[in-house]
Amino acid sequence: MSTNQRLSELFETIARMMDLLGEDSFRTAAFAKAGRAVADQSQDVTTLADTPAVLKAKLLEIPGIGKSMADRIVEFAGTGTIADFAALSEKLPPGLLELTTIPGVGAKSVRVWWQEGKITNLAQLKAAIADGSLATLPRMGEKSVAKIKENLSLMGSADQRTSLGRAAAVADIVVAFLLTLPEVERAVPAGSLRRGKETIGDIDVLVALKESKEPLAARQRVVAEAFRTMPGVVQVIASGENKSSVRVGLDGGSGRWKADEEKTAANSIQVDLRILPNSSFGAGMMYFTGSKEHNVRLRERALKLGWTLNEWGLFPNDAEPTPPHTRGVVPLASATEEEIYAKFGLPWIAPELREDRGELEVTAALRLIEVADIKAELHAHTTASDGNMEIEELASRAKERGFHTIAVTDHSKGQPVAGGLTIDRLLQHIEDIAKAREVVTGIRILAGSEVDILADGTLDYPDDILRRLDVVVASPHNGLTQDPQSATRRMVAAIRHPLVHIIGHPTGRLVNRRNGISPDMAALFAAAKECNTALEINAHWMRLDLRDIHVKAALEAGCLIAINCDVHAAGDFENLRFGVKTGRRGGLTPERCINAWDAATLHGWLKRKRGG
DNA sequence: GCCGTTTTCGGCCCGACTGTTTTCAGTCG
Repeated sequence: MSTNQRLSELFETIARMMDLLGEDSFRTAAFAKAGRAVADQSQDVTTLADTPAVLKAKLLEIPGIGKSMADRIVEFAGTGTIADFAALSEKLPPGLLELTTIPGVGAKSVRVWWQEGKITNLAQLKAAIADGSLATLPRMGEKSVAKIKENLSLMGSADQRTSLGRAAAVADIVVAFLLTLPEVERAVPAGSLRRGKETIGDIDVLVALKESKEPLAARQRVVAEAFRTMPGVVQVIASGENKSSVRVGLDGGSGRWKADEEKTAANSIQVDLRILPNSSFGAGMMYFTGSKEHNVRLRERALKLGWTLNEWGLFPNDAEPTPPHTRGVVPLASATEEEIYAKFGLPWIAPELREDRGELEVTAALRLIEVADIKAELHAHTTASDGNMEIEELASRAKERGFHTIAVTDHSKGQPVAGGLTIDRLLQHIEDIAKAREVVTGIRILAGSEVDILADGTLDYPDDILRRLDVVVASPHNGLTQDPQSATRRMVAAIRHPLVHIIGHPTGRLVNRRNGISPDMAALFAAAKECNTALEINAHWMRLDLRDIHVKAALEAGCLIAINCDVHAAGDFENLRFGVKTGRRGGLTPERCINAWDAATLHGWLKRKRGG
């Protein structure tokens, strides 16, 4: 786990502990916010400067970090912990914190159990459920206890975030089901899925109803009922008129990493459905897309302008206590996201950017990369190593997608388990690729390799072999637990290698499973900029490596980005959407993505990169 | 505790749903 992740979790834990002690909620929120701010940084925040004073000054530049939080980070940099944590631990019985991880149970409930019921851990809670004493505590009753009992089994799985690809597969099924209902006009995924986050807490789906003479409430009920009883639902969490929540079962189905994935992932995921009239669709999409922080920022801005923003629309703020839409107030804007942002003087903001990372400060929208911009796949495997397509099929599939270029990049010899090619086999493979060019025309088939970057930064083939290839993708596969300093030296050496075009999955991390290496990313970006080496966003949803915050920092450093599907099977091309979303989250435009270049530009770059 | 296009003090988003209550608190997103 990276330093930033550890520090971020520490801040969030402190916030939860303060909540349990009933401390001021705004103060508590500041700790949680500091945790998110740290997690959003692409650089290790403890090593931004050599001296504490300079470090503190650098930290103060991060939004959400003030003097007090900066001091705590400096403390963490020196001692590896924050004194507040130990002090709070003294005040709280061990086991209490765990109780807040029960779904539907928050700090206030746990505090009451502790203060009024002397319940301080899971065993005592279970005993209090069994002997009926829990139901006698304030604001507890039969239904609450039954719900807690049911949700105890979800502990650990309910807060486990699901990878983007698995959640997207479920969302696709739910959306397809909803679209079969005659009442439904539109059904779209929102939430973190629409924003393209690498992991998804729950799936949010928004439905707009068709125009009809039937009463709105009646049609909402029909759709909600169908949703709550659709195939795959294992638990109904909430069932209101406007909003329903269920949990649906998750299948395995995660391709190359299936066996390992199933050990850790939740076996069900929450799906929230929000049903709205068409006239509120834009406001509903904004509310349900989030992020929460983006929404809060926008709602604060609305207040300053004399308005109030909710999921029904943007309204004049008349300071009445009841929501404006319930009183028939006419919204200033509500039907589309564009018109609501326009009221704020903002361009439409891409969902991927709505993370409160400064996106509301822009004046003109960037033209972000789109799936349709991608015209080349530069990282693909065949049956020669661990892919399942022959060269010809791979090339045909790429051509079908309208690509002008496909690079065949099988593994190098250091990956014997993945069928890595010995030098003799590689030379034969280059000839096979040449033959395939005569069979499949209308697309440029490049001979390449995904060559291992060895732990010391050297490559798995000698230069005279690499020179025979049209394209070289260099990737780390082994030694992924090495220390940051060694990892930095290793990756910078590969980036500086004159025959390397692209660095594949630069950290080797796997979402929810493996952290990979933690090199000094700024050093990598500086070297990549200097040497004109492209850095890959590996589009497989288990990788998404570079990750979003790295893409942003790489672009700021002036780097080129590649988005590759790392194709092993025909279906892997479909992962492109995840890689593109990750690029968009980092602010990637087509000009900076080598896969979006036309053929002449790309092939010219491949040659010039080597001084040819 | 953070922050400033009215503020260096005094704010800090908004609504749906549930369950325990008869008007609201807790949780969630």
